[in-house]
Amino acid sequence: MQKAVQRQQTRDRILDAAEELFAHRGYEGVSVRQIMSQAGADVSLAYYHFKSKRDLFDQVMLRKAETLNALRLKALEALERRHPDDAPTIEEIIGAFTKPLLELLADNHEEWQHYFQLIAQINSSSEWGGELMTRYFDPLVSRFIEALRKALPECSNEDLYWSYHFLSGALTLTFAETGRIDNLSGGVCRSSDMRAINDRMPAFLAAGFRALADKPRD
Amino acid sequence: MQKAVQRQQTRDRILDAAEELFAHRGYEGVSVRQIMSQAGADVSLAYYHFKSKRDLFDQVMLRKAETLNALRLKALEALERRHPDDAPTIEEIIGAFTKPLLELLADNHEEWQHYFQLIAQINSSSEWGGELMTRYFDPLVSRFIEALRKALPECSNEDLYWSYHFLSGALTLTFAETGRIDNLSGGVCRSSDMRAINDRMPAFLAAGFRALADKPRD
DNA sequence: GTCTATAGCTTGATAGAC
DNA sequence: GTCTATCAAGCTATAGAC
Repeated sequence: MQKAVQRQQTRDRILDAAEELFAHRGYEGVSVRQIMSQAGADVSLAYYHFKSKRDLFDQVMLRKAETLNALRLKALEALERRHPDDAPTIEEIIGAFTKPLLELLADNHEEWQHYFQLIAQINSSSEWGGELMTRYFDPLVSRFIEALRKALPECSNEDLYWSYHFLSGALTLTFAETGRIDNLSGGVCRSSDMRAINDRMPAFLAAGFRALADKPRD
Repeated sequence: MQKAVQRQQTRDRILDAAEELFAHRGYEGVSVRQIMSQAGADVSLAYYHFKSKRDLFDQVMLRKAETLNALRLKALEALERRHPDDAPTIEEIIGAFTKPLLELLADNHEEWQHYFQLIAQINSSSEWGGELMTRYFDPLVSRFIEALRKALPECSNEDLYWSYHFLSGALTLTFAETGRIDNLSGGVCRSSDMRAINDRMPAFLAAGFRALADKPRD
C-alpha cells in the first residue's frame, strides 16, 4: 500500500510541475528535463509514469478539468433547484459558471492560477483551441447553454452560441492574469483583483447576452 | 537599387513565413530552420537579416501592428470629425476599433488571419501578454478609452478599464478563428463568418460597457 | 548577399543495471 | 521504481569562402 501511495505522490508532483511550467511557457517552451528538475525526480521517471510528453500534457489538462466541470455542474444544479418553476436570471447562470473559478482560486490560488493560465493559452491557440476546449469542456458548456436558452427563450441559437463565445474569450483572458490591465490602467486596476472581477464580469456579459437576444432579427 | 529591392523582398518572405508558422504553433513550437525552409532560403540568411530568432519575432509583431494602429486611429478620427459637438455612440467607437480588422481580412484574408491568430496567443500568454500587448497596442488603446470616457461620462475609470479588458478577450479570441464555435454549435456557427461577427460583437460589447457604467456604485 | 560547414548544446525517448 | 548512460536528432548561431 505504501508503494501505491508514493507512486501517486510522485505522479502528482510531476503533474504539478508540468502544469506550472506549461502555464508559463507553453507546451513547446518547456522540456521534460525542466519539468522533472522542478519535480525533483529523474527524467526517466517521466516516461515511467507517462507515455510521452504529449501524454503528460493531456493528463495535466484532464486532471483539473474533471474537478472544475463537476463543481460547475453542481452550482448549476443547485441554482436550478432554487428555481423549480421559473428560469434563473442570466446573471445567476453566468455566476454559476464563474463562481467555482473564484472559489477555487480563493482556496488555493497558485495551483489553480497556473491551470487557468494554461486554459487561456489553449483556448486562444489556433492549433489546439478548437479541439482541446471541445474535448475537455464542451459537454458541460452545452449544459449551460441549455440553461441560458430557457432563460432567453426569444434568443436564436446563433446569438446564443456567439454570446457564449464572447464570454469564453473575456473569461479565459481575465483568469489568465497577464498583468496587461495593470499596465494599461497605470495601476488603477489589478489583474489579480478577483473582487473587482466578480463585481463586473457577470453584469457585463449578461447585458451582452440580452442585447443580442433583444436585437431585431433581419 | 535592384539589390535593395531584392533585399526587401527576401526580408518580407522571411517575415511572412515566420508570421504564419508562429501563428500556428507559437514562438517555441517553430524553428528558424522551418521558417527559412518555408521562405525558400538558407538558414544563415535569417541571421543576416535579423539579429536572432527573438528579433525576427519582434519584427513580425511590429510590422503589422503599425499598419493596424494607423488604420484604427484613422477610423476613430474620422468618427470624431463626424461628431464635432456631441460624442459618438459606444457602438460607433467599438466599430472604429473592430472594423479595420474586418476590412483587412476582407482584402487579404490569409495574411491577416495569421497575424490575428498570433495576437490572440500573445494576449493570453501569462509570460508575454502583459508586456507585449502593452508595448505594441496600448498607446492606441488609451486613445480609444479616452473616446469611450467622453461617451460614458458617468462611468468610473475602473469600470472603463475592466470593460475594455473584457472586450479585448472577446475580440482576440474571435479573430483567432480556432474553430471551437463550429464544434460547440454543431455547425450552426462558423469561426470564419465575419458577417455574423460584425452583426453581433459591437452590440454585445456596447451593452456590457453600458451595464457597468449604469451600475450603482457601492 | 548567399552559400557550405560546423560548433556547441539541448531535445525526446530508451536500454539496462540494481 | 529509481538510477546511469546514451542515442539520434534537432536546435540557435556563427565563421568563412565566394
